[in-house]
Formats: sequence, structure tokens, C-alpha cells
Amino acid sequence: MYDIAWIRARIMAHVPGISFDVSVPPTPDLGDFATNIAFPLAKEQKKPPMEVAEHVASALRADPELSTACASITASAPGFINITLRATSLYASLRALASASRPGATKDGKGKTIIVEYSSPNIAKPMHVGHVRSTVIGDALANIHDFLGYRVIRWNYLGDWGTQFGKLIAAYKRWGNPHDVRKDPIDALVKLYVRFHEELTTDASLEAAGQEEFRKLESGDTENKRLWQWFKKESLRAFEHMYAQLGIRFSIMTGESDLQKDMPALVAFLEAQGIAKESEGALIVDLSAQSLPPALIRKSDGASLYLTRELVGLQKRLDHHNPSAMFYVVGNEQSLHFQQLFAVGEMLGLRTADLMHVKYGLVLNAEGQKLSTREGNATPLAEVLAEAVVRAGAVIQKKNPRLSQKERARVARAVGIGAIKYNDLRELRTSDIRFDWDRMLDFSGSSGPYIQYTYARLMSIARKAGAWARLSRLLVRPKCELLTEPQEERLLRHLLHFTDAVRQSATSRTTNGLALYIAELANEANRFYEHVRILEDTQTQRRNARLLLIETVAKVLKTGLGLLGIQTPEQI
RNA sequence: GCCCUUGUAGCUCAACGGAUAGAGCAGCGCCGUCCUAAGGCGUUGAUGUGGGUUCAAUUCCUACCGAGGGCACCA
Repeated sequence: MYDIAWIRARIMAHVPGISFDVSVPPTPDLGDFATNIAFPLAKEQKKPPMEVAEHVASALRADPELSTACASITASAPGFINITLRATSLYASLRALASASRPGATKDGKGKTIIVEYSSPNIAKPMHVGHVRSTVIGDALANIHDFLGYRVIRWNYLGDWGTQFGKLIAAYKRWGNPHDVRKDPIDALVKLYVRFHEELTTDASLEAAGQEEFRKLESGDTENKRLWQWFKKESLRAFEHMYAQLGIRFSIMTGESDLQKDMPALVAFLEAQGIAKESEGALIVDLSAQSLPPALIRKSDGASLYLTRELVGLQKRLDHHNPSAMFYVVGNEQSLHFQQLFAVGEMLGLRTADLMHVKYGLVLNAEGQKLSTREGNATPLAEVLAEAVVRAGAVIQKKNPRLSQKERARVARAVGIGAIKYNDLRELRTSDIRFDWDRMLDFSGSSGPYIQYTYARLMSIARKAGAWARLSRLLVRPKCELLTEPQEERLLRHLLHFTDAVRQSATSRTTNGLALYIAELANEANRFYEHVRILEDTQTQRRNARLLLIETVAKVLKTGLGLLGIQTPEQI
């Protein structure tokens, strides 16, 4: 099978010393793809660029294997070489994808473990639309690496410790009652949390009260520990429900609280090594050499901090799992925290893995401001999911009334959730995004449902072709060489780039490239669908080849959406 | 003030330093005896500003202007 990666490797092996890159995706007028040559060499050789391009093109033509794969290799412009794949290689790659059980999967990451930390919600707060990003992006990145042969640990690191729980306990002791919490735990806890911050504006002593409750919790106070356990249990139940709806599972779910017992040792070590020192009553690590603000390790009242727990967590993960890389899929707002974490980690010799803050932009409200549970302007995630499913259900009812009620509910869930996931994954993760109902639940154009719909249409053809068509294919072999319509060629060319798109996503740890690739594939599939009739094609060899093509495209769409964590119903 | 992110079409977003800057939505004009019109075809329309590096800059550097976030006991 010829693919872009193969061609690239081949060219690189063939013209050593020339730096270049295979860059331009297929454009029908220019051949299948082009390479471009960087110019430093041209300068050294004092040759005009066009001449270098021609020189390289002729060197490539001299390679017999490349000549077999390519119909033409020509210098087309200063710095550019156009390469046109031979049609036979397109057909070869179609056959390879058609017969693969996991089309496009690789073993790139064989023997390597990576940890992806994502979602990581805070106990006692409901998940809101902002949490979609970490959860959905992290899940997709985990899927992608798994597909590329890595051993992937999906880690949900719950925010279940810290001063905020002291505040919550303080609030509960003042205004809470067991009845309300039992009735609607998350709602009751959030109300307490919000009230605490409201009252804080008039009663500054609450701050100290909250800190004191946390200090007590951390030093083992029975009453506080009981309350904390209760709040946590209730919150977890709500989270589980959310993850079930999103179809997301984790390998490991731990909380900050699990790291308590290992903290004193780390703190002692930091002090003994002279890495940490006292300052204003607190224990800090001075990072002025790295041009960073000091990192706080221990509060002046002796209680621990986020960073302390993260350091312990980091150390333990490296010890137990020996990953080659660790991705923290956490919002951009925590950039400083991770800079500090990595800097102190460096001092402790904890950089044995590639540690990466895979940051993403915030979800802002319609006015462009940060969402805040505390201020009550964050739309709860549950509400968004519910609305998405309702809207999807309405469209499906209109579109395909024959679907049974049960089936419709199932499809509506897949489509509604798919719309929300895709909407997020299509965007470059570093940009802030504005929360917009209509945009999030847009089912047309470049959207999750559009791709799901395309899949369903293709599968519908395959179904209608029926069992006898599969039998017929055994008797009359599909003849891929008959796929010569422009729409067929474009679809074939696009199909070829799937693995490349997945690899690109992994390398950049972004999802938008893959999301775009799948949308484009769906696009080409729809063009094909509109222009080429399949079922009434009387030429059996070609008809069977076309069936093979759409089944393969459908398979790649399903695989690709699967990597993004999106389901593909067979009928919509 | 410093740090992170960001500025591309009316709107929401793309574009390993490469060719004529791509999509979707909205607008305008088409396509229904036909495999699911959530579709297809056509069309209008854009790189915040000034320098610099480069054969080549939306991309890199720099200054300015604008937006969001963060910056010692929250996570």
C-alpha cells in the first residue's frame, strides 16, 4: 500500500542532505500531492531554485520504486515538485483499507506508555459546559494514541481536596442541613458554596473559618472527614451519570486526597535538599531563576496546596507506570501552575517523561466572560446534553418517522452528543470559545451529525445492495480500475490520507486536523453520492467496486469518528 | 507591570515557513419520477497596524493596538 508517509520516507532516503517536506494535500488540478524543497541548499549551491527543483525531480524519477508508485514527478515551480500517484496505487490502498479490521491503525507507539490526564472535575461542583473541553479533547487524544499503538492510561484526577472543602464544610455547619443535601446533593452543595462567597463579601472572617476547617480536615478531624466523604460520594454519583451519557471511561480515577499520606515525605525532602525554604511563614520554592513567581508548597497554617499534591502525584505516576509522556489536559488558565510544577519537577529530577500541559482555551459566555459556578452564569453540562438530545430527536422524528421509539431515542443520543463533541474537537484547542447554543447544536454543514448522516446514507446503500450482492462479489470480483469518475478518484485520494491525519493529530496533540479530515472525507463521499449511482449500475464489476468503495469509506468514517469518541448509528 | 492564550470573509473557525489563504453558517441563484435534501452545484466576501528575518510570512522576531485568562497561602 502506498501512502504519504511511505512516499515521504522514500524521498528522504533518496535525496539525503536536501531538506524538504511533503506538504500539499490533494488538489485535483495539480496532481495528487506536491513536495516542496527548502532553499538553504539552493543558496549553498548558488543555483537558481527552479534548477534545484528540477535536479531533485530527476533524482527521484531515477528511483525505480518511486517510479512504480508515481505516474509523474515534475518540477512545477521554484521550490515545488509535483508528484502524481499512479491510479493503481490508489486502488491498492483502497484494497488494503477494505480488508483491514482497524483501517489505518499503526504500531508507532509500540512499547511506550502515555498517561493522559483529563476531565478532572471538582467534587461538590456540577460539571458545566466548560468541562466538556478537557473531557472530550482528552478522550480523543487517548483514543488517537491507542490507535497508533501506544499503551494509554486514561486518568481522571478528581479535585477532592483543598481549602475549598474547608469552605464547604464551614458553610454546611452554618447554613446546611442533611435533608437538603440528601434530596439533591449537587444542588444543595453548590448553593452552600455560592452563599459562602456571597457572605464573604460582608463577613471577611469566613475566609479564615474555611481555612481552619480544611486544616482540621487535613489533620484528621473525624467530623470534617465524615462530611467530606459524604459530599464526595454524592458528587461521584452525579459524575458517573455524566460520563455514562458521554460514553467516556477512565482507566484510573484518583483524587488529590489520595496523595495526602505521601506529602510529608516530599515536603521534608524538599526542605532537606534546600529546594524549599520558609517565606512569610509559608514554605516556598524560589523560582526567580526561571523568571517565575515562587511556588507555594505549604501554607503558613501547615496545610497543603494544590502544587504539593501534584508533585507527589507526578512522582508516583512516574514510579508506577514509567510513561514516556504525560499529557495534562487542563485549561489555559492554569499555565502558571504547570510552569511551576514542571520547574520544581525538574529540580527533583522528575522529568523522565515528556510532561506536557495540553492547554485549551476557556469556554466563555455569550458576553465573552469566563464562566463561573460561583456567580451562577455557567450552563450546567447536564442541561446542554439534554437539550442536544431533544433537538436531535425532533429532527430524527421528522426525517425518519419509521424508526421505532426506542431506536429513535438511541440515535438521538448519539447524534446530540456527537454534535457537542464534534463542535469542540473541530476547533484548535488553544483558542477560547464562546458558548452558543445554536452553534453547538448546529446539525448541518461541517458538524458531527453531518458526518454521521453521511455514514448512515452509505450504510443504507450497502444494506439495500443486500446479501446477494455480497455473494455476487465473490463471483464477480470488484474491478477497482473501473472507478474513474472524478468524484471516485477524489474520494480515493482522500481515503489515502487517513493515517497521516491521525498521526498529525497525535504529534500536535490537537484534534481539529483529524476532525477536519473526517468532515472532508464525508464531503467527498456526499459528492460521490450525488453524482454516481451505485445500485442501478448494470456493470457488475464496477458496481461491486463502488460498493467496496463506499463500504470502505463508511468504515473509515466510523473509525475516525470513533477516535473522536463519536458514535455512528447505522440508520438515522 | 510580568506571564499564558488570542486577533483571518457579516458570523464561527482552518491553513508542517510554500503554489490562486480553505470550510461551515448567513446572503444570492440553481438541483425532487432517482441509493435518506441533516444533501449537491454555482456565487458574493477576509489575514488588526508598523517594522524586521527569508527566494517565500496568516505562520517566525519586534513594537503598537484590541480581546480572554493568570500572577503567595483557591484549584
